[in-house]
Amino acid sequence: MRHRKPLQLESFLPYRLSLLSNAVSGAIAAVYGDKFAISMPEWRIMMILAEYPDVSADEVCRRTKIEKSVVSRAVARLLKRHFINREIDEDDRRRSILRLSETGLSVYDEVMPIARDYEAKLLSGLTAEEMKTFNAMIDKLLEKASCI
Amino acid sequence: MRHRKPLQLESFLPYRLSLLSNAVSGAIAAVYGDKFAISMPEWRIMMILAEYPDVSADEVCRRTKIEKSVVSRAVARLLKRHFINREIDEDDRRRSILRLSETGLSVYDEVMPIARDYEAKLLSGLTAEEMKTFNAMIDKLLEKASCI
DNA sequence: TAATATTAGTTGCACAAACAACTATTGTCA
DNA sequence: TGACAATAGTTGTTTGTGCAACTAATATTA
Repeated sequence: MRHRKPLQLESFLPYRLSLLSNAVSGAIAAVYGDKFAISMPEWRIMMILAEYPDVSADEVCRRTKIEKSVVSRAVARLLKRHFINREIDEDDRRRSILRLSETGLSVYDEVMPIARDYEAKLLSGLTAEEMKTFNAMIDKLLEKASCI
Repeated sequence: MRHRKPLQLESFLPYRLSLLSNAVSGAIAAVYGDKFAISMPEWRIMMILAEYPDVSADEVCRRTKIEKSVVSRAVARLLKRHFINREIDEDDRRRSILRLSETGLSVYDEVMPIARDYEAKLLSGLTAEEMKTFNAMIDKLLEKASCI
């Protein structure tokens, strides 16, 4: 076998980020999944709508980077369960206007504190300085990744 | 609508990690995907085998954290394309012994520099100090995430 | 040693996601 | 205005993933 310089998979950034992202998202997904049978895309959409009410499905796609057919089906399911409301934008009848329903808000209000709490626990080992650096790096990397 | 403190989704760590991980892994997946029609699990397996030849499928599972049925099917596909070889471990006939074939090595040797290069470009904006901090934080978070 | 439990790996199945094709509406421009 | 392009959203199809059930081999223990 030829000589080769190993990459050290365990230290390969994409791999490490993937592990971390799965671990973190998975832990939170377990919460809303078990409690309310909500999928990850559904939850992401609810978070967007909690923060930006009355946006269109397309806007949701842009913000979450979730594929539009996935958003479409997730929205359909959230509508059926009355977690969100939808109306047509009369200024552009292709567009929808989405927002959390009262039910959706109450679900959000029950799940969100747990998510926050988890995030807080996760970050509890880091100093404020470290946190700042870490966030700055993620921003830098996101910036880089989007333009390479 | 009730008053609520927005989470600032864009600053929510799980969300940010997911965006970053997808962007980074996606960029590299585009390379081996386009060039050789290799899936992400397949590529991860090839990386493991490049670094640790002659391990079992089970060992691959442990190292990559990829589900064993996914590994099984990925291995089957890599075998069919003659990117890897498999023999039976005579000391434990349940176990397989996997390694990259010459073909697999040549594919690896073609893709790997591009992956490295991408990683290098991605990290080019960061100082050595920042890199060190960033890596340390990922380790801390991985540690935390696994035990919360 | 015989019965039982574990482990490595495969396969079936149900569900989620990506991609493309489609409808309906709006925008552009000759 | 009328033809064509672009956009918002839906739906069909294909592919990937995860769980559980399964087979074959080994380990354990009475």
